Amino acid sequence: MARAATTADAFNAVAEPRRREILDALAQGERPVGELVDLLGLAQPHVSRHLRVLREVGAVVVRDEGRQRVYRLNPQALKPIHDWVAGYRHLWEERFDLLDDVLADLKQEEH
Amino acid sequence: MARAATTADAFNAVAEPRRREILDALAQGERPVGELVDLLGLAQPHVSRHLRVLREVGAVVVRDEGRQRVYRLNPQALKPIHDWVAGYRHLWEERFDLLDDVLADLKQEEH
DNA sequence: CCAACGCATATCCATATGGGTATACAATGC
DNA sequence: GCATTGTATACCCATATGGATATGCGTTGG
Repeated sequence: MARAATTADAFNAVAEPRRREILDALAQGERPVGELVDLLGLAQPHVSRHLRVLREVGAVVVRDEGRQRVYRLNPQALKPIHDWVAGYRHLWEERFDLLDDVLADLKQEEH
Repeated sequence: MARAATTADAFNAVAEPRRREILDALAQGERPVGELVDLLGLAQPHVSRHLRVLREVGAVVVRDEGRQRVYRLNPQALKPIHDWVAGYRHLWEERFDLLDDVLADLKQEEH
């Protein structure tokens, strides 16, 4: 079996830096494909492909506007990622907690 | 150019579900390879490869203990992911903020 | 010193990625 | 109706993935 498809889930879709850039751009507001092409400096077919992946994992939604296709962010699709990493947050912040403890102890000893 | 290497960064490394399982297991405490093999029900070489990827992105560190190799989680490596998704959090929670606003307005009108 | 154990690495395979380029298609303007 | 604009899709290619299996190698035990 090869690597999981990029469309398998948000984790895989978002592993590609360009797709994160697209999402970052859409976080500011919806945009037609052409604008994203200019913003990212990528070939139009390439941007369309990335958008397809993002659509398939539900990270964006499209709307037809004349001959343009306006893409909008659907942030909820990123929640699973947030929920997963958030579980680790206290672990990398632990060292600060420890530092706090040490400082508290030192303060205690002063008295 | 093919897809970015899984070892390119934490985003790519963590896109693989099995590797997330490994991290989840290590979040409970350090473990030798054999234990992870049992926990995940994967072939040993496969687990070793996943651990290699996780090592290369700095998500885990190894320690030699006799003929065992004990792996430990290095949560800081996940921080970039957290930092990125955290920026979107307010967007999927916006609807609750809006609800809050509505409720506040209703309360106002009561008076 | 040799056997067994614990892991890492090498190899083979099927798959699909992302890039590039060409092309198809729908909507608008003349 | 036809040309143009805005996007999507179809191909071709190089690459490296994850699974499976075999094997290398250091450590411990008898």
